[in-house]
Amino acid sequence: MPAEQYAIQTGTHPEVTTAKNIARYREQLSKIGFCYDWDRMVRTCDPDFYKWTQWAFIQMFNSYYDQEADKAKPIAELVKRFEKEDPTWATKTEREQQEILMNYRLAYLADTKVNWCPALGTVLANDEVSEGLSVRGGYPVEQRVMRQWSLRVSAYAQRLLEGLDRIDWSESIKETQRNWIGRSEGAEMLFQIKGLDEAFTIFTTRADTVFGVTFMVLAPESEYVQKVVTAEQQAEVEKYLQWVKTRTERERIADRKVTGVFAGSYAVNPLTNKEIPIYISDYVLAGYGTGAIMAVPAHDSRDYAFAKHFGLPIIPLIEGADVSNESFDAKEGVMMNSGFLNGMQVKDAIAAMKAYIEKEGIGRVKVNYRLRDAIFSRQRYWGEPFPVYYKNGMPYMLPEECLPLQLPEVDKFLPTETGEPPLGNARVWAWDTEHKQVVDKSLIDNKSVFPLELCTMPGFAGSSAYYLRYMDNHNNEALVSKEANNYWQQVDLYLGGSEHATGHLIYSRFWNKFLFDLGYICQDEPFTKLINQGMIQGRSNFVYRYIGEGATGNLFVSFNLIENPEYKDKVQPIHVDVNIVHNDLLDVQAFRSWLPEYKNAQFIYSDGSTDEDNPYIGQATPKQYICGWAVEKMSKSMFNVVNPDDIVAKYGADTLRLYEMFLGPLEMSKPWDTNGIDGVHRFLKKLWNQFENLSDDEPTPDELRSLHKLIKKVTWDIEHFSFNTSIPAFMIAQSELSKCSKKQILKEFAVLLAPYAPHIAEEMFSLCGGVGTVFDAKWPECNEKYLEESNVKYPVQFNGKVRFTIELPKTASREEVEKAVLQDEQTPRFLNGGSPKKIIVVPGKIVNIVV
RNA sequence: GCGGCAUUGGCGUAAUUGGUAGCCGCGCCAGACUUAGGAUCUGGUGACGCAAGUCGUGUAGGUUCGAGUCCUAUAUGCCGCACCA
Repeated sequence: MPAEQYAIQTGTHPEVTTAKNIARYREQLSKIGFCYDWDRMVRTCDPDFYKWTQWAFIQMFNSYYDQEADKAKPIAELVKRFEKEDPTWATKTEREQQEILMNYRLAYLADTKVNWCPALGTVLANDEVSEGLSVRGGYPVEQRVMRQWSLRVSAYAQRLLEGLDRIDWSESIKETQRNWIGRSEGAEMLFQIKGLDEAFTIFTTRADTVFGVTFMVLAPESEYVQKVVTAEQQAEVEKYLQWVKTRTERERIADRKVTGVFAGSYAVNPLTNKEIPIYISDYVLAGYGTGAIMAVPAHDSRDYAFAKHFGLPIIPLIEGADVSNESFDAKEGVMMNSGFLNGMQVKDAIAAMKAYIEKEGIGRVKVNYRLRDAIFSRQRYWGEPFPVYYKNGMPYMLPEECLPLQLPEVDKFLPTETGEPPLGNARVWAWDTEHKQVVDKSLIDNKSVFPLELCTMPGFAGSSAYYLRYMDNHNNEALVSKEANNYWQQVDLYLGGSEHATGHLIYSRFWNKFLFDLGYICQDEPFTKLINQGMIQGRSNFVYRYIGEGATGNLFVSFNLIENPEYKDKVQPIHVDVNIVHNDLLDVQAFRSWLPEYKNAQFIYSDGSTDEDNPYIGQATPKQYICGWAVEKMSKSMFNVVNPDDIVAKYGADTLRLYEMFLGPLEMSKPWDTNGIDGVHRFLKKLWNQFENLSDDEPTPDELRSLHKLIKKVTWDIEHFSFNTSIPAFMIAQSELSKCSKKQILKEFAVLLAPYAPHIAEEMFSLCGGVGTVFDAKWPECNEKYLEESNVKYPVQFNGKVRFTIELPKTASREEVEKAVLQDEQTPRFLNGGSPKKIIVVPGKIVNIVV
């Protein structure tokens, strides 16, 4: 998208921009010393790669979800079934047959209400829209109906949900996906419309509350709206519907005021046979359930607010529930006012009512999912073309052997003047079915040459299965060979941001399960283990501009003084470039030359003095201006951006790597504060100095102990992704071994350090006589023999408080330890005249005496 | 509103199975070397207290010989979802 935006602005082909960005990223990754097997590189915009994206799309088009088998199957099997079971099938025209099949295909065309963004000339997915504005660009988005490709992700809802229990992902991201899938068990019920031979279906999770239904509500977009509007109400309803249309998504969400309108008609409560009014309100969403609800104001807070506003009756259904001021939403208590449900617990009442509904044929038990199908068309240029041509308005797939269908050249990357997507600008963009090739559009005759699809695929098309391609990226015969797939199986560890929770990580799982169903791959989940790395946040600094009486806009107050009465509420915090602040002290000269507006900046320093008090600022005893700080997103506008390239240039990649790990646990977000970096840099320098005069002497037991302690720690840390705790271990070992220059020790040290600080470790390894690269060296093994201590230092507690420690042989038995502690000269002091009530000895750990 | 995660010195953090809270680093303080220091080295640094000692892991309870760790409630912050029936 940025590449396409750039193309629109400058005419530079997105391919050029993308190639440049890839090169830049690769350079940066290399600079930091990341190891990748570049032979396995894939690029989703490369025709050799997107051939398989198109191939997968064709498979989805040619598949349906078999509910009984609970998996995807070839659509040919469904056709066979229709031929066998439906006598009218053969009498239908091809077009009719195709239209029916479209309701089953996993990739299908449908009229969808979409988020249309006029400024971008494109449709956005739900997760690409935020508060009525496009996530990228921030343009207004409106609702519009459009015929688009969709992927039937919803068919996999239950399996996507169940699969979560079998994968080792963070609880937070699994929970996010569970919520996104949104399974709810409930019932669908029919409500007759009075005076019409029509009924509409509602979905409810609270079947037990039917006796308390006092009105119905339809979503403004519901197809039933026109049917239930009476002549008298027509004008008012129209007015309301028009008003709803003008509301942006943002307003609909943010505004919690009750709005709605009476439709004029009544429905009949199937249990009480009472007539209840039908309303239209935008608090009911068209996209969820059936777009219609039965309102139970006593036990649903939104229904309650609506009933209060329109003066509708509220019937409490649970004994003891006070609904005079708010609804009682909890699913607990004993039923009342509910006919045959009276006296039952809510849970039992729900079950009883569901059974009743099915028995009486007024509805059915239903599981509802919030998860919606993914819209798969984009009105953009820079994406994978669909391998699709249109015959009589019906889509047909290109033969698989003709893939990839390459993206055509266009003059401009904008939508056409007639509102077609950018591919409408391509001249050579028609499919010749006889010669099986792309030909000039002027040749379209709708007999053997047909128009090609003008939309392209979205970003997640290429990113959904790329990991499978890593397994076998040079294979021209298959996405991945059986052999390669059986060898690699699935991704062992996926390290990624949590922002992908409801997008990429759902689509990938869907895509993978689909390929699994068709037998192309051997695992139904793509990513065994997933870790969300924390975000590196920015640490901003502030100066405080005086805005009180007599302010010139040029005076800045030190942070430590801003709470003083003369400055309190009279200063305005202003972001200042973190690069001219050191340990929260402002470089005032640099500040004055930073931006022209600060050229004549004056300061009230930390001791309350001003520039005039000391004309020799910056010389003998510099006064200090203290800055405030805050943790915020790293962003240019907050002047807290730190470029890794600059850090590498100044300290080297190894220091950058060590410091980044040192900041804290992998999964945790943390602020980047360059000020602490000297610590790890010093460590590397000190360690490096030990390699000056290397010796071949035999190591002492102490040296071996330090080394093997380190081996044990670092090995454990790596296996547990606890890289931050390794750095202190290295520092401690370095400090213990600071006098050691023995190759035997330092060589192993270098091997341990290699994953953390690869460049310097490689040098160190070589200096110690290591052969080849350190990365091929055998990982050191911890020998417990060197760690054994003959004595244990027991902390001795009295009533849980540590009073002293006592050193005893490791072999001492429980009784011996107890005896030794009681005989210790310090013990009587803490017994305080009393006698030990109980003595707990944990061998090798601790002693606790209860007095 | 629902769900997840977090809360430990001035700061980033550590404490791996319920067993000496604060490792390591930054910052700060003192000293050494130095013409000088945003260099290097050494020592100190949770709070209160002269000390013995007392207190101390957001808050309030609980379990336990013993709780940063387990349980209950609660506050605050961050993230995700949301007029979701």
